[in-house]
Amino acid sequence: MLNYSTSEENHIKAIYHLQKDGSVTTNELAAELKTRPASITDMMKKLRTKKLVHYEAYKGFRLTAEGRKLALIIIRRHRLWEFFLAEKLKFSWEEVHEVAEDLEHVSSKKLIDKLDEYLGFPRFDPHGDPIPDAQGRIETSKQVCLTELPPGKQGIVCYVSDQSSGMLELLGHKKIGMGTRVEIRKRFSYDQSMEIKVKQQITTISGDLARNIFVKYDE
Amino acid sequence: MLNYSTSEENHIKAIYHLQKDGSVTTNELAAELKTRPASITDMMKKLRTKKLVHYEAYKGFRLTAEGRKLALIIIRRHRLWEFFLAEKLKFSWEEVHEVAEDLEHVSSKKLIDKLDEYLGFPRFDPHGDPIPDAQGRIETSKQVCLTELPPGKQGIVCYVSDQSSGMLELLGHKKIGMGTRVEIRKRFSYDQSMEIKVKQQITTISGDLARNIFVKYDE
DNA sequence: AATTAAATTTAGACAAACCTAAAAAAAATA
DNA sequence: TATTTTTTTTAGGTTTGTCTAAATTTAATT
Ligand SMILES: [Mn+2]
Ligand SMILES: [Mn+2]
Ligand SMILES: [Mn+2]
Ligand SMILES: [Mn+2]
Repeated sequence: MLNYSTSEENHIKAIYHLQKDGSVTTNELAAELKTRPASITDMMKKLRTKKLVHYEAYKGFRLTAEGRKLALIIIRRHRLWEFFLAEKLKFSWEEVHEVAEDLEHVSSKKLIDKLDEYLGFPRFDPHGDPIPDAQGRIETSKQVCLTELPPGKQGIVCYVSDQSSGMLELLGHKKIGMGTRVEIRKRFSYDQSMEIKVKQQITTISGDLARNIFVKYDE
Repeated sequence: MLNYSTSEENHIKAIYHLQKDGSVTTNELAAELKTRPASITDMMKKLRTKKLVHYEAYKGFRLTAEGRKLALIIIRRHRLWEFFLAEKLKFSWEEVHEVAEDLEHVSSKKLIDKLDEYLGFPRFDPHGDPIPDAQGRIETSKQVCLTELPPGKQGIVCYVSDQSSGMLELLGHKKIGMGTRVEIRKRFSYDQSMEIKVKQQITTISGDLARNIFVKYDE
């Protein structure tokens, strides 16, 4: 019912990641997958007959609704395994991707749904990317530490790792809480402190504080 | 350094399981892997050039030392995943094998060693089969049917061949499970029933039950 | 608009892993 | 031992997924 080869899955996933809007080109996809353009053309013809991509010669390609569904299944597997590797097996966040590249192709739905449950239905992988749920729904935002919020982007505070009373006092004073919108105005590399805009006002926060605040933002 | 295809790995593992002693035949292996004899011949030629099997035309094949080492690595992966699926994800005994058939081919050594550690270095998989350690050492301790456990010897339950719900109910009632210590006190040849000591208590079990329980013991 | 450059597709090939059918070798039986 | 049966190998094919080199289409530049 849902049996695609590793290569087909890798192609589908790569198209998903490349197609922000508009369509993906042969060269782009070949570069992404480290294959040759001719191989991409061959694969696109196959995926077209399987109704996973829209494709006309010389006109690039995009996923069909079904192709997108498949992409989200693969991304769900990938990110759940990454979470498992980081959280349970204590891999560092740089190491998880490579191993998840293989694990993502083990296709048992039951395995993935049970893994999801075992992990407590995590919403973001170790890189802050959202994990699609069992129905293929995915959040549009990415979760990162405030220190990595691109300056100028609106972030929404969604997690604070240190919840000591000292931290809470400081957060209260800065008027920062769950759901608060923040935006980085200026960062100082000397001590990682930064000026941020909170509720129409500019405040300065230390690197120590920033490192404990996590925000969601749309890319 | 250690990069074999899924098909090569499946062949090596199957030979390991079939070669109790003496060598494995083409038809045996074809039956085991559900392929055709001609395909086996092709693969044996390839594995011979890779120095994983000893093979001469018409004379069957056995693993080389290196082939055996590889087999144990694959079996280690397989059984650790089975343990993970049963223990952590709450898969039932019958379900784990199929999924582990795929997971066993993900070849990161670090993944497997960290998984092993995370699981607490389990020594047996959910079917009672021993799990090779990171050095490829595998438990040699004999596994016999309870009917063959020498009276007076301590046995440890490690495998139950019938996993029907009726059997599970009976085992639960007798307080017998994986790892339970048992000792035969008296055997009745008339109906093969026996009195055994379980958790400081004497119980009687039927021959039908005893024949489905396997134990390991030190000689 | 004509020419050049870049992107894409086609043509033809190859390795991996399987297959069927026929030939050859080994084993069993008369 | 001669004959028959079984097992194994060889010969030749197919599918999947990749490649290179050449042809074609599209895009960019004079
Ligand atoms: Mn992949
Ligand atoms: Mn990730
Ligand atoms: Mn397998
Ligand atoms: Mn097992």
